[in-house]
Amino acid sequence: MSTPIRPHPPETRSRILDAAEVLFVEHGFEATSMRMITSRAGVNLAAVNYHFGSKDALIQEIFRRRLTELNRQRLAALDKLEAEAGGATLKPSHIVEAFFGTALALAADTEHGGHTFMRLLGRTYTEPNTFVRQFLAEEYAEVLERFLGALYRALPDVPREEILWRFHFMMGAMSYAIAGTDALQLFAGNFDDADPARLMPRLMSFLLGGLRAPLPDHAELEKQRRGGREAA
Amino acid sequence: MSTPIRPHPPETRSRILDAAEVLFVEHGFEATSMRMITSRAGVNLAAVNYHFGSKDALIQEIFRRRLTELNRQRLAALDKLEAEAGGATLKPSHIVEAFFGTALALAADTEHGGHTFMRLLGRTYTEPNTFVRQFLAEEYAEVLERFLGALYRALPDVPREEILWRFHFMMGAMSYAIAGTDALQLFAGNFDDADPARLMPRLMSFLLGGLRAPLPDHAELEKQRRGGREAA
DNA sequence: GTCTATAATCTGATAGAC
DNA sequence: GTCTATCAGATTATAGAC
Repeated sequence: MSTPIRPHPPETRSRILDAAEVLFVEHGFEATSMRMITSRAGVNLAAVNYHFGSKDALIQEIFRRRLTELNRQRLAALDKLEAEAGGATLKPSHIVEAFFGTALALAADTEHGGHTFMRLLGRTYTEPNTFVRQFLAEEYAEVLERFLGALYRALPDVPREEILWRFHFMMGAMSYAIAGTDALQLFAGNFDDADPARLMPRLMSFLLGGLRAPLPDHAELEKQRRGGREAA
Repeated sequence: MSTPIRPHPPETRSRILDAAEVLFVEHGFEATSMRMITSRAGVNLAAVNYHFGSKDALIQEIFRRRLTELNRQRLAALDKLEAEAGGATLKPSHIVEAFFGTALALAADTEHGGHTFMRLLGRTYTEPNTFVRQFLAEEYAEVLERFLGALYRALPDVPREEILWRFHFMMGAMSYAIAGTDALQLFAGNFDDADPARLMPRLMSFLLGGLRAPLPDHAELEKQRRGGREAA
């Protein structure tokens, strides 16, 4: 039988992935050349094409290896919540924590590139019409369906479109939260508390406040029209 | 005397700016070549260097012409609020509307490229270490000082760092809100309400809910330590 | 698997005629 | 101000030796 764990893993692959991740978040996809990547990784220029086929395939692999694991954790967290609830409706705060807390935990990992990747992900999410967008949509499909469904059930009085928008707003806040430690410094000289351990409760308070905010007028009207019992 | 208004304005300049704005938001700065810009603008390849000097100078000019006007409107809105209040403390919701409402109004302008630019701005804000970041910091310095100061006075019980973070989160939510009409479609097939007129109240409710959310534990403790009168 | 050398293309910028 | 032609350099990707 072949050994399932190789004694000398092909570290060239992961060296390239790690180097590319850092360079992509620093300079963007297009501005990062193969030469920059291979030079930083300490491997030969031709190694990227040998191991991944092309620059685009390398980009895809960067997202695939991280997102598969992140979304697996998210689904596991949601599974756990639903098992504990045993059929009862979940609390919105728990759903939000399962989705965004997992991501923030990854972003707090500065040792193994989790922080780097989450910055990259947050930026890519609203980025140009690259092939990455299509790829992200596929990777996120199942997770979003599960979490949005859970929120719809947890907040039956809130119009679904309102939940969808607020979920989107929350992703924006999270994206800036993760990028923020660097970005805030720029125009806030008096900014001195970038402790990542405090970021989690900070962001969670904000997200839940936004999610549970009073509905805007037109949504409030729609809610009543659907049979809510708010004061006339 | 020379005529202050030219009968035949040099529209080449603005044609280049408009074309570049669209291409930059679609493909990013690096992936957009001079040839793409001049081709779309219908001008000669050499025109960019003649009118702006370099590609980087063109990028700066794109931000300058829009940001100067946007921030002028923001400061005017804040001036008006303070004049009406006559020394009294402003309402947080009014401050937020003056800052984010102005931006959202520009983003609602799809006719003259306002929407395009605001998408570009939202992305650039968390982007690589380009020269644009430094430029943004300078353009934003005065506006941020004024608006943050107003929020500090409007919310004296909230630690300033907490306000700073929440302001940052709000910018993230707005950025995604503006980009969202396109981004949401990707993984939300059931999404059919992209009416920009409804985006404003949607976002404002969310932002204010987040801004006024209960403070996270450590911030709550700090508030009490500073002399707040919350229950022990 | 790793390397060198190179093909084929694209880039920003400029010189100089009009 | 606009145009053509072109420079000098960088880009991805690959062919082929080791």
